Amino acid sequence: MVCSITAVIGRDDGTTARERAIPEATVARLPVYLRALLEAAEQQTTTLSSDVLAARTGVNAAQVRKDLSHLGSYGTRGVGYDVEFLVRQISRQLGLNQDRRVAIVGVGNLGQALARYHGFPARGFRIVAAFDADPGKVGMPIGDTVVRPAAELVEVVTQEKVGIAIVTTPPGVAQDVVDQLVVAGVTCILNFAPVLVRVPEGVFLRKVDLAIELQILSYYEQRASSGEVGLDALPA
Amino acid sequence: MVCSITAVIGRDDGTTARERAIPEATVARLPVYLRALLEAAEQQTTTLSSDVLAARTGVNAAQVRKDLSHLGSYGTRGVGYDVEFLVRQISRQLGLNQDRRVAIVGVGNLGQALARYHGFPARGFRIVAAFDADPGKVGMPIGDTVVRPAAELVEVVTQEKVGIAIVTTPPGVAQDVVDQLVVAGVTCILNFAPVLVRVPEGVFLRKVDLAIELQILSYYEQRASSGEVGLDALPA
DNA sequence: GCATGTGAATAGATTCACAGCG
DNA sequence: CGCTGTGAATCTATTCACATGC
Repeated sequence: MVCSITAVIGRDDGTTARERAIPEATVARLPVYLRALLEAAEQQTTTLSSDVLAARTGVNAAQVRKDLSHLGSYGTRGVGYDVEFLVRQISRQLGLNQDRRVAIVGVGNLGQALARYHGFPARGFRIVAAFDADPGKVGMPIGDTVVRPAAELVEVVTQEKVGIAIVTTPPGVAQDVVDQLVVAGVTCILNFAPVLVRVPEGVFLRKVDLAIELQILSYYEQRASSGEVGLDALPA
Repeated sequence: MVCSITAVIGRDDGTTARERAIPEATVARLPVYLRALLEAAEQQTTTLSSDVLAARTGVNAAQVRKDLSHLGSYGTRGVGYDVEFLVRQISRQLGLNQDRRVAIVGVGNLGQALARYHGFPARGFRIVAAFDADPGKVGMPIGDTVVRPAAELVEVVTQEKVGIAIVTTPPGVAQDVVDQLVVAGVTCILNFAPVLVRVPEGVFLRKVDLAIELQILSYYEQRASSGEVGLDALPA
């Protein structure tokens, strides 16, 4: 779980830098900062202090500074952070300066909704492959491509050099699908199937489980309605 | 952020118990245990040890025991946990023994996909109200109800005694919608809109941000492909 | 003997508080 | 003087290790 990787990474501008791994919690907040910075840029704001950025992201100001310090010393004391510069740095860290090739496996309600989500192409995530076990769905247009039969998964994913896969299959087949994705060279997976899936070392997996989210809310609703004790608000 | 609530809560069986607030991280795992327990029950397994439960949920065995100990001493030393009994206890803690009345605001791609998700009614989450600003969507059937105009939100949500709301609107209107939901008495909100929303104390908010999930994956994909340094696997 | 329940140890993340620089 | 960058303090969560009890 500890990543003390040190890697030498080439930058756009030709320079290189020794980069340390960034804590997972920080990585998860970088997109949040990025969004706020892009909004600020749209409004011609050139500079933001950690206080303002904190207010706009719901994060503590010290946290903002500590997070950003992981990218390097990119702020100016007495002034703040240069919006454009920081946008570039965060984008580079997140690998958003190059297009990411994404596959969707399972083109049901959720898979289709995700495929149609405009936020993805807008941020450089290109859906270059889609699969479904249902022959009735094969051929259906999705993103830049059409749905293909599940049997072709390994072949197409390998060919298309997919790096990121979104799994929206029924739970029963999710592990099998994930195993095939790994064989096909996928290193990052976002799993929506409500089941535990395992991946080998070196493959990064995140999961989003909607039923679990609602059950968590249910706990707090019960507290709120039956307890009626001052329940403190929780992180935004 | 600290919840040291102590509340006296009436149970189904008529008993009462002084119950302490459960750590948030534990609450988030209870549905995971519940799922594994229900699967075990289906296969007529009557008893599970923390080791087995750990293996089936991807959680450390000590963690399982500590989590379950927050519910009370429901295990038997030398034996394990009674599956059916534990299912009941967790369900009760999560408030799953009573139906939860849910509203969906924003019936776009994602809202529709969620509304059609079978996992919700199966777990007692009843969609009793749905709203959209688009007049073309008004009247469309969703769950047990039909889509109503956004203008009726406060009225209908109040009337229907909605406790949980799912927000799948565009980001621009999400804060406004959330404010109205709070006015209408909603205490728990699941926000899919890609924007920071604020809620007053006493209202519980969770967020799911798909664009952010992908950007996080992008970071790790970049690491995996450009660094090629042994990146340790991360929590399943 | 075997698996729970839990104090102690560890790890990780957040917040505080302030030195240091522009 | 204001705001960053960061060590120290704190809080939360996880894991270890073992006494406890069926």
